[in-house]
Amino acid sequence: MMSEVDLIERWRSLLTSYNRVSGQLDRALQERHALTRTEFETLDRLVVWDGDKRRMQDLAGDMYLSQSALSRTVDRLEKRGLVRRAICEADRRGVFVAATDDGVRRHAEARRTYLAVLADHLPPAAPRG
Amino acid sequence: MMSEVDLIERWRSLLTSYNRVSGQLDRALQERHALTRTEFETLDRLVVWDGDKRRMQDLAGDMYLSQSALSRTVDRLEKRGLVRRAICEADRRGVFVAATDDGVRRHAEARRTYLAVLADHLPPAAPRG
DNA sequence: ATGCATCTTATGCGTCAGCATATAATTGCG
DNA sequence: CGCAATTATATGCTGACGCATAAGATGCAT
Repeated sequence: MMSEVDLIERWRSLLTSYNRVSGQLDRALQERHALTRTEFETLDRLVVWDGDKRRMQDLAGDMYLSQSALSRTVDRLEKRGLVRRAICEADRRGVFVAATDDGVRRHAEARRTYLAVLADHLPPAAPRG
Repeated sequence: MMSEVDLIERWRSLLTSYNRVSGQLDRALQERHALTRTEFETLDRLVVWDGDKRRMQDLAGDMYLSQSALSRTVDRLEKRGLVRRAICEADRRGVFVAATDDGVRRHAEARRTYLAVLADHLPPAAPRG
């Protein structure tokens, strides 16, 4: 059993790590690549993904983002030409999303920043999610 | 030295923990007490604080919140009568903030929820911030 | 005492998030 | 077949955030 103080200390510690790392990531990605963290993470999943396109639904699946927020994130990426939407012909309710060549390039650049920030600011021990 | 995969795994793990716990906290505090997490945390610092009042500045010091966001959080708490602002006579630029009796009560109730959520959802191992 | 840099809090503005709902397509059941 | 329920995405709305800046108070230098 865990004492209240213990609980709070652990939570504070988690908060501290999260805020430090996420803050640094947000700033670095924004300043150097004009991307929000959400935009980068979306791009990342698209680029890392085997096939070249994924349905919104599948994307949303492993992101911590509401469906509506993902939809708007893809809007923003599409407007800047980093991503392309295409109707899924098999099920016309669905929408495929794929990174464009430009998107792939931007992702590769930003990924270096992302990893560098993690290397600099992520504490060595992490919780077992 | 840490491999890229390692870094990303650790970060994902931190993200997972943070999102799970903060999401549960947000929902529980909102549904059961009509408080945002930020509002609770602000109230918490005011109540736990030795004296009965603190300057905005000191409050902001140990919160992960911009100065403007804190100012507006105090606005909201004040509007609901959970907190009181008072000009600091010694330095009239400063503003004291103190929890009202009502604020103290609301905090005590919400704190039980807060701790219960932590006990249920905080993973046992936490990073060394 | 006056003016200027500094400090503290508040506020205008733009962005992104989530919830609820609208819209469009599909499925299933009579 | 036709209609209701379901699924996938988009959108209206509201809330909270951060940045830049305004407004008010202080203090130091001359």
